[in-house]
Amino acid sequence: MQASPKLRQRRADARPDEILNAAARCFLACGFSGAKVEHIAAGAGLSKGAVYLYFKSKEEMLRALIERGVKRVARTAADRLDTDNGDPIQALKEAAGIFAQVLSKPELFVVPRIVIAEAGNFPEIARLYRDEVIDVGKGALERLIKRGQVAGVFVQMDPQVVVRSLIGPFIMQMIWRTTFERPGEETLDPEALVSGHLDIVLNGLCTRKEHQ
Amino acid sequence: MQASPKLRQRRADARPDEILNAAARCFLACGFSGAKVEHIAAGAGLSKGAVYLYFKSKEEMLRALIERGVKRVARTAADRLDTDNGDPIQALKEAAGIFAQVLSKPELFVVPRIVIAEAGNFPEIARLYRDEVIDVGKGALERLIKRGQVAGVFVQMDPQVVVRSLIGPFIMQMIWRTTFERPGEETLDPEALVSGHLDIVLNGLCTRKEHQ
Amino acid sequence: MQASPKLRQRRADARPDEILNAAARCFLACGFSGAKVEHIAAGAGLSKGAVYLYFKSKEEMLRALIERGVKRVARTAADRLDTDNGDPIQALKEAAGIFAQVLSKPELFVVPRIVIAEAGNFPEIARLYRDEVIDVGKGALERLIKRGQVAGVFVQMDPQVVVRSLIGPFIMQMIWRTTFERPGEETLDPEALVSGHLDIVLNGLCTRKEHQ
Amino acid sequence: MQASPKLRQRRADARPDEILNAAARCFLACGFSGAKVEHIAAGAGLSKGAVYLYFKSKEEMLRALIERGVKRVARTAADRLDTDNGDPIQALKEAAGIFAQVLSKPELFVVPRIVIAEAGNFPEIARLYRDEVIDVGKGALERLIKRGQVAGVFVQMDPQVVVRSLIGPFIMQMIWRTTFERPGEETLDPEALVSGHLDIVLNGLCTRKEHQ
DNA sequence: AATGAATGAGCTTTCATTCAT
DNA sequence: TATGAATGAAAGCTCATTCAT
Repeated sequence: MQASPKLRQRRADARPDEILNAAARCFLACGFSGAKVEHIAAGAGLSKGAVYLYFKSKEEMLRALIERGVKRVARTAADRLDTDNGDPIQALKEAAGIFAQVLSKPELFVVPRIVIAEAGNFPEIARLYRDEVIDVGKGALERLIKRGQVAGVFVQMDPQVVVRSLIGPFIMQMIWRTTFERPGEETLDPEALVSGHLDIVLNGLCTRKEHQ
Repeated sequence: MQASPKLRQRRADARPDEILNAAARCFLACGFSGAKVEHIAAGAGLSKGAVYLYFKSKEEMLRALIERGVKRVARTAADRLDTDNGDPIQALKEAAGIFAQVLSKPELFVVPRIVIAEAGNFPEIARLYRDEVIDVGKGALERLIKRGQVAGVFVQMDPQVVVRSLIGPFIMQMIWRTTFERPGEETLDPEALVSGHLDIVLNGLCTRKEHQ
Repeated sequence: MQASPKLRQRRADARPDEILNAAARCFLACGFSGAKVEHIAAGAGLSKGAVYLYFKSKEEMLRALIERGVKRVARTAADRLDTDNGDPIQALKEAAGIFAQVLSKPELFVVPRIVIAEAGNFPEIARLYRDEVIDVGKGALERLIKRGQVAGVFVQMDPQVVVRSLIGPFIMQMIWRTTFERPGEETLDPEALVSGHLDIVLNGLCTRKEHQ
Repeated sequence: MQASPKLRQRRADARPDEILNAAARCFLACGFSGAKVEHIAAGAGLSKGAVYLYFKSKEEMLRALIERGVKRVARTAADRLDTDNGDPIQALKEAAGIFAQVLSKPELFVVPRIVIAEAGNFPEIARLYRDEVIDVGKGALERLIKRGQVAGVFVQMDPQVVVRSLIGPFIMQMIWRTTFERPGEETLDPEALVSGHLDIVLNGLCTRKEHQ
């Protein structure tokens, strides 16, 4: 009478992930305190009570969600940057390509968005995210920039500033899309943004160079 | 013989602003739903009940807070950009100067931060902020860029992309400071960030030009 | 500079009564717990705080209101019934005349209405009202009826029942007007009600008598 | 194997009614605003929160309570009056019998009592009750009386007055019992009241007839 | 593994009451 | 005498969490 124990098993194994997906949607839409467990449960196709078979508390869901996001992103990106020891400009373009990919998958915005919104309430989460994601990526970028400066390819300037010049626009675009863009509104093409921005950063906005 | 009613009056007149200041601190720290009215009241040196003499509800406080922030910023900045019809590059530097000012006053980050965090829960607030602040500033910047392009001073590129290249790093810095920067940590000098970023955007990061 | 101490004095003396009038309106409209002191104060043309110069608490207002109502009604009516030692039928008509008067002054409904509505919350008030008003009037009526029965003018029947038959319709009319009658609706003429009811009670509704 | 879900279910199904019963007791004792939800919940053997699983708000409970009362009473009584097309006097006795039944079940007083006490605060409830209960019953009685008058069995008189003469005493008795009667005090027998009153109304209080 | 009825701590909000002026 | 800003206890309501089934 039991259709298939294996199917059941597979479903059960997938449950935590399904719940986290639903939680991500809710946290994104309503913030952590604004999100109701009942809503999350419904989003995962479960009853409220069942959620607690998989997570000890709502806060635990948030933590797990961030951790999952962290693991998915951090290392891979950093590796791609660091292992590339060739032309700094090529490496920069490579890095930009990663951003272009991220920007075209709105579901990836969710975790950083939540981290940003809830940093005040959950400092450890902000800390975790900074340590595991931001500092890793930022560090890799800064090293890349320094390499370019040493090689005389990049102008001399505080790498911290350069990092912001480089990725600030991508962060802004993420916030734009999750916060201000309206339902029907046309989205700026990620490829166009990334390549356009890279062009500006590398060559400058001005047609004639040498401004003070 | 009546000397103090005026003092009382003056305090009473100041109350709404004091409450909004306290509310701003709380919303920033805990988000809207996470902030407790009692906390806000204490921050304003009042009892819980007194807050309700000035604002009908917590939501009303949020709305008033945003509106106050909107009024303070929007038009003035836009005016300064539009009235300057001279050299686009000079105008850009002028605009950057405004950002440098904003970035050096962390209390000005509060409203945009809250808008970003609560956009999901209060769409009207996000809409108001976009209409009154963002679109105004963004529009002025886009017009400036087009002027520069028509004059042949700026390279041809979608102004929407250029705007992101220009101000994205400043947005990022705001988020950095309110979300990830740690208490003791040294803050990137706003002047340095603005002038450095402007230099990159205008002249490019590369020492030799003409990249594909 | 003081226009007239006497006028001031006169106003001050009238204050408690004005407040009670306002309280009566509010209690009638919203019930005791539903009525707000601020509302009562406004109705009396005073500030919330000033009310407390005249009454120690809201409950005190209710008590004073009932007491005032009690004093105004009780004895006078009873006296008129008891002093009339002549024809019981004439006495009954006399008593009915009092009810006709009361029914034509809706402001007199207020106190009994409030007593009825708040009896559960303030048993002592219900007790006071019963002792001072109802039992006095009821007692007088019962004595009158017994006199008529002894004299062979009235049929033999439990005087408690007769009292209800006599005044129930008037009570009902009071409730009807304060509870169910709609703003524009035409009011049943008190005179017609009283004389019609009296006619029925004295002579019967049937054209042919002697029903089992 | 599943024996108890049904028991659970049965309890859950009964809950709304249990809560309304408890609410009726509380509203009767303390009035609507005076009644505390926690009290109602305790009266129904539940926690505060559980009540809100069944009713959206305290006001909703009041509304449901009235509606339940309305449905229980209205039509049935009216039907009994209207379907009886025989002797008007018999019909009147029939109607009186219904009142005798109602008067002997104090739990039936609750709804009208609450309606009377809260009419000021909830006009729609008073309207509903009048439309669905009072006007229905009153209309049936008035038709009955007119039939009697046309048949020459009843004296000519405004039916509105006659209705008050007929049922006023019963209303008064309801108010007496819920408001003024003291705990130990002996209650007037409903049968005696109804039959006595009917006797008076039909035949008159006087031994000799023909009073002006 | 899953349900959903039930709990109760905790929040927002109201309002009688006080008090400095 | 009068004001009205301020208080704080108490109430309605929500929702994360538990538990019997």
